[in-house]
Amino acid sequence: MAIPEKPTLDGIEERFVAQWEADGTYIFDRSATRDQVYSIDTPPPTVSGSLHIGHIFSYTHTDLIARYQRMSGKKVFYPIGWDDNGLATERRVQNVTGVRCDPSLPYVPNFQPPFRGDVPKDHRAVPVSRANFVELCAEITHLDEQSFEHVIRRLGLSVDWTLLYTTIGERARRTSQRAFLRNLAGGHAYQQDAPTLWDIDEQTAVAQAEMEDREITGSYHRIAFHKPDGESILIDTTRPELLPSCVAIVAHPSDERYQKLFGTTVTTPLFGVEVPVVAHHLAEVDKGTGIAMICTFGDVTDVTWWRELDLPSRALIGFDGRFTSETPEWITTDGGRAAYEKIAGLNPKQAQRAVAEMLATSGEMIGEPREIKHPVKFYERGHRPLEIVATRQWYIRNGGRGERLRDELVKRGNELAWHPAYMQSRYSDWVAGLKGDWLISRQRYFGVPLPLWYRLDAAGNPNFDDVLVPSEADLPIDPSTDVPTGFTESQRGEPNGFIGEGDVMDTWATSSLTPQIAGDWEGESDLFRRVYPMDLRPQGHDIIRTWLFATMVRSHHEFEGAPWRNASINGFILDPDRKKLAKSKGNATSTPLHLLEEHGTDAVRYWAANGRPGVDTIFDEGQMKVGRKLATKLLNASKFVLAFGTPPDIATPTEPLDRAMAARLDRVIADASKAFDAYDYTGALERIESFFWWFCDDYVELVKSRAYGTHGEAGATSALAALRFALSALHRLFAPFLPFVTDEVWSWWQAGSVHAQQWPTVDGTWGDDALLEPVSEVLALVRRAKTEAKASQKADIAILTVHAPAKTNMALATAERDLRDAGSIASLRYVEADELTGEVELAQVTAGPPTTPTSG
RNA sequence: GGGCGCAUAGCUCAGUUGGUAGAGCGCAUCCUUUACAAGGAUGAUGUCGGGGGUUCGAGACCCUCUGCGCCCACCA
Repeated sequence: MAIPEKPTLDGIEERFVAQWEADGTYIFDRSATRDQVYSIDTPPPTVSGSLHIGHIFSYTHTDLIARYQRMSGKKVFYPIGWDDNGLATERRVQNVTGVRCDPSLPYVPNFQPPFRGDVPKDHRAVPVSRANFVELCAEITHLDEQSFEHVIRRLGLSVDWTLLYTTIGERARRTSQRAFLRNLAGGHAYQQDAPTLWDIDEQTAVAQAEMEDREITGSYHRIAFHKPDGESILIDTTRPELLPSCVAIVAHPSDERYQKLFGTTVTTPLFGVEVPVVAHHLAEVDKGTGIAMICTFGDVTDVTWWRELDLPSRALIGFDGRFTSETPEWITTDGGRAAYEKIAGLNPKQAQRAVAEMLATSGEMIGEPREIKHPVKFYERGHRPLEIVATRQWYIRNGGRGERLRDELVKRGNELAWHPAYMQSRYSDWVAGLKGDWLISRQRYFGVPLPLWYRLDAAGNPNFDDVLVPSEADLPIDPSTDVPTGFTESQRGEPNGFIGEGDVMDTWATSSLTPQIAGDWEGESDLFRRVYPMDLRPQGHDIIRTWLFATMVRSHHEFEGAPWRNASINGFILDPDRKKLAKSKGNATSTPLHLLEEHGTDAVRYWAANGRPGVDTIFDEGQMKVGRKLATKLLNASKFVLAFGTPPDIATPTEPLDRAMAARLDRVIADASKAFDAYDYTGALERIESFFWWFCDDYVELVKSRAYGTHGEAGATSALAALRFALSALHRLFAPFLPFVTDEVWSWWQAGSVHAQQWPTVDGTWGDDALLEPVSEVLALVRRAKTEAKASQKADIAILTVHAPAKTNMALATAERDLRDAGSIASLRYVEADELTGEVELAQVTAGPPTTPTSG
């Protein structure tokens, strides 16, 4: 292809995206063996959200590494997936279609939702069957995925689109269920009926990793419990509504104030229930009055007390977050039963108000409630505090309840290189601080079903200990429609028959298997052994405790090894006020597509490449403008260099200046490669970029005249060979960063895509580049003189006198002709001196007429 | 309360094993017309957060204080 008259960046994204797709430039070579492969466990973006600048940032980082590895000779396995299963998708579907799932309803064929887009605020969600709901989820996610694909392609990621997977897709479901069944068989998965943190709005159990503390306002209510002798014991509580669930009151064993009470009983205010006074070391002497009430269950400490002190269970809050309507049998006094009737059916907030009023009336509340700020556990996507409800749930062992496994998992962290290294402590700290096993069952709909059925006894009640499992060959299955071996559909729900497990798995229980899903573990192909364990897991530091850790757990159980060799942890994007960019805060205004269109993809990638692994980076359109400038410069410089014409095939740089340039380039290649190998793409870019600007500003200016042939063929041939040699290397060095403009300039003079070329290698035969520094210095001092004289850079210099050490002068002399050409220097003299300085005598310029303001 | 990280020019950041402080942006001055004015050349700008210590020598190493960010933590 010829060099265009006027090179431009316009439209190169569309052109090369189409060309790469047509040529299959990034298709994985499935014949490659593991040692030839560089495999990447790409994060599947959550399609229910929107792609934002943070994705552009972190996905570019991964692509830089992928492109470097590919050019370095590796067969790069670089898949992409969409995370479309789970609660986030359900929420989005509810919000855009105006429906909600009611599993008790029958399937309606050809169901059309009331909306596809914006649902009016006052719309009441239409209940639909589970099957209809799942259908809608699939439809909406498919649309979301198309728009995601458009942006990712436009970003120029060198992913292999033939490897596309989704986390709700058939292969993901099969993989997820298979892994679960293996965990079950290996004793790593189990079910348990126990108090569980529960989101009352979503009505599902929540795992430790999905919880967060939020500081909210509560009120200390000082309430009076009654001793048999009529005296009061005062207790501060923020949750007076849990009084009917009170099972004991507790103080620290060493607390002198309460020594005599341990072993006695008191009665609760309002409800008149007799409860023991117990001692436990977790009770804090200086918190409130030093004595607390234990309720089933107000918080996780209550669970600990309940378990360790062997207390009865008096739970009253149901799955819907409301107090049960039946008055419990442990409340026996007339007053107590009357009080309970006033809170039956209320939610915790309403009940608190009611109880506080009753306590005030009865005189059992001392003073007014005192407002405090305190941390309360929330589901990270939730709106109301979590409650604790006793339910049967499935767990996978993750070391939270066993020291040995915990230690093993912490040690697994040593099997991979962390970039940056200090991120490993996030992992170790999290594993060491686990409070329990990983709760994987969710009472939701759009997820991978737990592949289980339970046998029913003669009375038709499920025996949860009698678990029926499918054979791996039948996966994936849906226990709500598929039937266990040896049964027929007619036995579903019948005595001595079976029922299907209704729960789905947590979305992390599937996304923790991305290496297995993308690599087709246990599938038809032999892909897996060629790509696993993977070379790289790139991800954000916010999901080390979830995605990274969960993937480690699954890999540990199944393969007894870490799933990757490297983990590269990217930082966040901050706005100019150093706030984390987030849509909810209203500071993530520009859509990524808009940025890619305005600045050009290469320019945006340039900005992203300046964010080192792990470092939070300021969103800076100024940097994108710099990137744009760099891409434009690459166009112009390439055009100029190539316009000198083609040297003979065997031509090689022979002039000292040309060889010195090649030597400097050699060092740049070595440094950039070393930086890339250490996942420091930013360092590599800095090195390449600064060489490139020196190449344009100094080297090209120096050899320009010689390249035109001013001083004969030998000098011109050396210059042309050197210019082209450097240009080829520069195109390839910039290729990972600026994939579009580099492929454009490459196409002007070379066959094939630059992205299929070999990364430049160190030659080592050029000698040293010591010559370049003094040459650049002399050039700078000549330019300075002209600038200070307010003359054009093209102005002639009569005499330049260089003062420098003899050695420097001799070196300068080898490049004298180029220096004189570049500076328009008529005469160049050398004087020996300790340091390099110079005197410049500008040629007499014929003084023109005095400058006068002119019109027109 | 515990852990991790950060603090260098007006702004965003580099500063590899200690050896005279760097880049880009911005700013100032100047230069257009045979690569590039959406350009080029040149220049100014720092008590390296404070205080101690080690050393011939500290932006780098040690201690300490301050400020900021993130993660974690039993909600009475």
